[in-house]
Amino acid sequence: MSEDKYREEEDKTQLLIRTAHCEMPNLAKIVNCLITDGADALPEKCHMLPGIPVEPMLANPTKGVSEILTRFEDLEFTSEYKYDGERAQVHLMDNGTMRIYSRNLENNTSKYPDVIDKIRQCFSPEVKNFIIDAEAVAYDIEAKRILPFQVLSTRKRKNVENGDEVKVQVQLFAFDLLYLNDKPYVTKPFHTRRAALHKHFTPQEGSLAFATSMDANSVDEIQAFLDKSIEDSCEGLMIKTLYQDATYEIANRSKKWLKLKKDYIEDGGLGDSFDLVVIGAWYGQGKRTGWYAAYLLACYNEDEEEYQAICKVGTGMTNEFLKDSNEFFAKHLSESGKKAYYRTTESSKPDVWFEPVQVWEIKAADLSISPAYLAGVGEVHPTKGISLRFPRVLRIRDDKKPDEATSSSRIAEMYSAQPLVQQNGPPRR
DNA sequence: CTTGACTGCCC
DNA sequence: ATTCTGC
DNA sequence: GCAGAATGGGCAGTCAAG
Repeated sequence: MSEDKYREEEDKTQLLIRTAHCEMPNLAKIVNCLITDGADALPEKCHMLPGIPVEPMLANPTKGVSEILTRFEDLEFTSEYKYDGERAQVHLMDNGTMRIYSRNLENNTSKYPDVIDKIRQCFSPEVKNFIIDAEAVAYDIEAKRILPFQVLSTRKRKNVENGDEVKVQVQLFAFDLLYLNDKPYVTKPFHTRRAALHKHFTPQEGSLAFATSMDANSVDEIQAFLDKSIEDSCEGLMIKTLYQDATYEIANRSKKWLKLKKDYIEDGGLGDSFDLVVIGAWYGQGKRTGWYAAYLLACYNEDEEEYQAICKVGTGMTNEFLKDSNEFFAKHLSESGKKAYYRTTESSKPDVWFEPVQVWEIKAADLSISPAYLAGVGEVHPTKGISLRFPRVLRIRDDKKPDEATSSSRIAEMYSAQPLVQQNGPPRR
């Protein structure tokens, strides 16, 4: 066999195995098939089947609408709302059993008996089996409004009884169809899968909706749709090719979709950014062993003249930044440990405390009510403070003194300005 | 029985 | 989740 | 461009201590 021919065969075998593993993530079965029947038998013996979870398609972040146009060039694509919930892969098996799997292929069926009951009303009897891809989102049925991720996460996770009163209602936002009536759809282009999804399923208020989408491809239209998605309490957009390079074949490329969130956009400083004081650090793991690897950050409360911890940060730093910061803060250790004017809880106590000497600009996706941090305590909640979701370092702000850091009142204001807080009010209790 | 630390899984 | 880095 | 390895907040669930 020639060198080229050998490589080709090797690539083919690898793709067969990868595909089988995505569609039937069961190594024992795959190895067994390889031993007894060979790789060529994999498509027949280890293929997608309702009841068995499938590796979900993921998305790459993009920094703006222009990057989307560059990446997809002349391909036609669609934009969809990116809902802030939990990935839900919904299966119907031949025997009528339904299952729901998470993004990491965990069986979440016992978490969602109510959702499964409701979804049964959303397809007709000629639908014998399927796998659909959806986002499970906390939902206020009376107000017909999406609720925050933080609400969804308070749902019970195990042994939710069907008769139980479920405190957090969930609506599914379906966006893809991977299998229907004994036929895999993953090799079909997205426009076909989406059309079949819309044809065979019927949305019902409070149970099932289709992800809001828009097919136009101009910069202005996408930008407007992104703005609208934020107003409508979503995280941003998912961008997906419709015709070419539009299959759901994870083995080829697991991140074929793009995602666009407001906080990714560098240009113009869109998205929330904060100027925060570094007041402590933790030692790291693995390649960061022996280094200050995560830093405790605080905002400034002007009334109390104190620094209130708001979050940790350990990403967004280059190796050079990490090294420089280690050298710098080693010179600014607090001899007395925690300062009297540092407001923190026991649960967010760093390995070392620093003097308040440097301000970092931090980017985040959202602000949340926190059990662990005390930023703005008393301003939106009597005993809890505010923290940041997905914090990362942007840069050092040497032009700002520590007491010029973002104020706690500004933090509280930004918390309250979030669309979901505006619509639903501050959390109770 | 209650509390708090820890784990595993969501993002 | 986000980000950086080595391949 | 991708995979791997660092790192984030926060929840229910678990289990041992009090």
